[in-house]
Amino acid sequence: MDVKKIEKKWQTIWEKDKIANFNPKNSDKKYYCLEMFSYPSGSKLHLGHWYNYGPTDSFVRYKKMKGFEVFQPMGFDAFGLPAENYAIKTGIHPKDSTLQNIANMEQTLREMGAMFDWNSEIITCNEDYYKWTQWLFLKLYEKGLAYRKEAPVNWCPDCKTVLANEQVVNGECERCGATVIKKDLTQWFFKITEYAEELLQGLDGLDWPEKTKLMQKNWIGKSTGGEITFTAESGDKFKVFTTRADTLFGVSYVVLAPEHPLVAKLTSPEQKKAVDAYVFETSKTKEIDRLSTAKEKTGVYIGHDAINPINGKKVPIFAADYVLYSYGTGAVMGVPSHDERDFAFAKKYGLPIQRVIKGSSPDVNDELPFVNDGVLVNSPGFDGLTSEEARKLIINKLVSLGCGEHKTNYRLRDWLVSRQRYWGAPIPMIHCDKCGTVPVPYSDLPVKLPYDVEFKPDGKSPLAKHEGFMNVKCPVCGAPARRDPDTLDTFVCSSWYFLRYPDSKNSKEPFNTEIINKMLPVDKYVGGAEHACMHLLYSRFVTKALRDMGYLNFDEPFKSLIHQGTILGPDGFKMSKSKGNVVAPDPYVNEYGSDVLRLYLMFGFSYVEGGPWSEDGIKAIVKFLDRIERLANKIVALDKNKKEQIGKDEKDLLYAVNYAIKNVDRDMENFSFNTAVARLMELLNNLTKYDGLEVKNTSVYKDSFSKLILLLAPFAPHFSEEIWEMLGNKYSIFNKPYPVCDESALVRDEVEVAVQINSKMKTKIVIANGLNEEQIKEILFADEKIGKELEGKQIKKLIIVPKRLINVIV
RNA sequence: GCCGAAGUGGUGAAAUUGGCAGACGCGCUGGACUCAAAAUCCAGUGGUAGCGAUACCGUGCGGGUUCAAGUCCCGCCUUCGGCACCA
Repeated sequence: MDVKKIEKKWQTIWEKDKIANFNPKNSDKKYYCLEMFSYPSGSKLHLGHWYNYGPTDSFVRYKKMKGFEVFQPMGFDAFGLPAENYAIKTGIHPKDSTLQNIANMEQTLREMGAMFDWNSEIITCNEDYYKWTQWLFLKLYEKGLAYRKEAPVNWCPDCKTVLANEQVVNGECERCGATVIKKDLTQWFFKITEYAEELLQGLDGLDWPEKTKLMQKNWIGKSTGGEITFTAESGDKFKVFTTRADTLFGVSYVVLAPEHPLVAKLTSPEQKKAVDAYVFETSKTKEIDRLSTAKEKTGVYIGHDAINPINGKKVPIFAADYVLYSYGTGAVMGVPSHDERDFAFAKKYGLPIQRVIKGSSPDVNDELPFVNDGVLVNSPGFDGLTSEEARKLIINKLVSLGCGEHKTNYRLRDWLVSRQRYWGAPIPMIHCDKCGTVPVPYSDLPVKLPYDVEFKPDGKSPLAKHEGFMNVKCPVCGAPARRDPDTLDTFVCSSWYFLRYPDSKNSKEPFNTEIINKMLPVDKYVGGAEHACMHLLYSRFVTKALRDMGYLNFDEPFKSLIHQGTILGPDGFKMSKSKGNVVAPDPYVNEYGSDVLRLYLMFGFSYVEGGPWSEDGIKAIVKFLDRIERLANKIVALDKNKKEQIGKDEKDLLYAVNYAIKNVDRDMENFSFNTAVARLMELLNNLTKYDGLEVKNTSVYKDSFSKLILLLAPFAPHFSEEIWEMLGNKYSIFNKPYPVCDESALVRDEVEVAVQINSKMKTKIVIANGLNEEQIKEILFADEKIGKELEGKQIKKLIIVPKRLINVIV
């Protein structure tokens, strides 16, 4: 078979026939299958794209044959840092390189032979898309879900530029090697925390991998406790969050994050030098390192004390980097007796350690630091209470004193969406001296990203230097004003793209509510596990926010989710240009065709695991398809029916056919493609066996073979379409219904079961279905081997697992 | 460090969720066809011992629960994903 020719042939026919296009008339049978769209980082598809899109397309074709009206769109997440870096290096404009890459990738995606509905294509860097990304920003702003506050960024003092975490290598700027520091900038945030509780609760109802739900749950990080107000000697008040209010009497110090404004305010003149130095050191430290429990905790006394509201005791205030200003209140209380970290800190700085909890029973080892719940001691008014009771009562007491409240805290932070970069959607806001921060009127959208900018980093972001872009009239008062020079995080673009696909040409609104309420949620979302916490959480947030504004009526964007694994380099490491272990799909496509590569990816790996690339076995796929083709040729040339009846051979064949149908069907639903292909190979083996018979029931044989081709069609679409035609059938195999399992063909009168004696495998016997215990016993004693073993022994227990195993305990 | 996974023959991987470990392939060995090779077909293939029936061992390591553990529990080791400005 001339693979190249038939691929071309069927791709042309499919395209002409618009087989991949969604027909809105059938939207009651819709199946929206979405693969995470790609970043156009290079001009060619890499194996990862193939692995994501190939098998999923097979799944989609399977769904189509199952009678669904399938919607499988494709697009490009086209804004982002790499294109801008590339521009700085080469001088090629991000727009030019990105659009070129997209054109090339579209071409190779088409050659893959997947059923993408190109009518609905989205490119996020095009005006007709980012106009609506900006619309989304304005809507969130209107709803009070977008706001500005100061936040630290990575700052290279030499390049005078903001760096992405990726651009900071070992605390140094990747370009010039200068030590990177943290610097505060006013930034835009989305208030995702307002939805923390719903984002947490909503996880329960989702058909997602458990591990992904767990990761999101931990990311949201709900903890219940209280906020307690401490008063500094100066009179300044600050709050600490704690889940262990029961240990409040054991506080021997409090800690403020070094960035906390009170640190600068309260530090005594004697301590100023030490504190300033500490704060500066902290600005160079990465957050991950600050939070590391292995790193020795450091801190510095600021020369000022605070009052514990429960007992009026004076405790020293420290600045320490293990407290993050962005989490909780940016301040914690230190209870060395009942927290490991505080214990180590107190030892180091010679702070008092007083027990306030003891083990609830004498046999509990409650050596300090004792971090479990217990019974209160040394806590006047609360002694003898359990930790659980005390947490409630102590906070109640503080509430009555006006210096505490019950509080639920989330680790989840608000989403920082502004970027000091060029290649992104401009933030549609205007800063006016008189009117303050003013949104761009909807009628003025899109705020167009200018083409003619200077990329070279020189202390100002490219848009801030572009006077034509920056200068604008205030929409409120008409006075000269300045545009916001920042662009949106590309995660904003990808947080709503699935809403645009079903109505991608709409020029009046981002999407039509009626349409997307019909088309969503996405029935199956397929993409990498690396998005577990961020992209998937942001999309859920945006969906819920738009729901609350009345733009849609569903709560969750992705009903069901699958993560494909990663194909690693042959050396077992992640493919990367620098490691030189990148495997390109093109040579395989050229040599064997796209069906073979797709089928190999589906057969050779466990879909959710992935693994190191190896081409051993790709020839096996070629062989598999060749065997089918040879058999097809034989079948086409078959004589008339020589045999009418259904004998044992036919029964066996029909069993094999229906066994395959049943299992392939189930495996497809579970994205268990490798086992599905294995079942197809088994069926082929059975057909080959039948083919070897002298006398064949031709109609049973032909029919069985047709079923194999129907089952194979989603896996090898071009090949199967061609064989289907060879067999004299009408185009297209994908408009044929998927084979249905005939359960009656699977009923067998006898089953083989394993026999164990005292849990040791002894033998296998074939017995009739549905025997009772006595009948089985009889058979066991009658069996030559087992009977001998059981002779003279007493059966204590007989364990029967139907159709599987018999275990005799003697 | 924290959060989340994974570890099974020479090799890619299966195992109906506690019930015959290794389905289906690759590779290898032997055979058929051939002057020969390729291709194709047939048979075998976890390890050790044995001519053999068979016996013992075997799912990263060490314990445990159970009639029964790759699967559940406890403790380790190794590798991978994420950690909020890569997407």
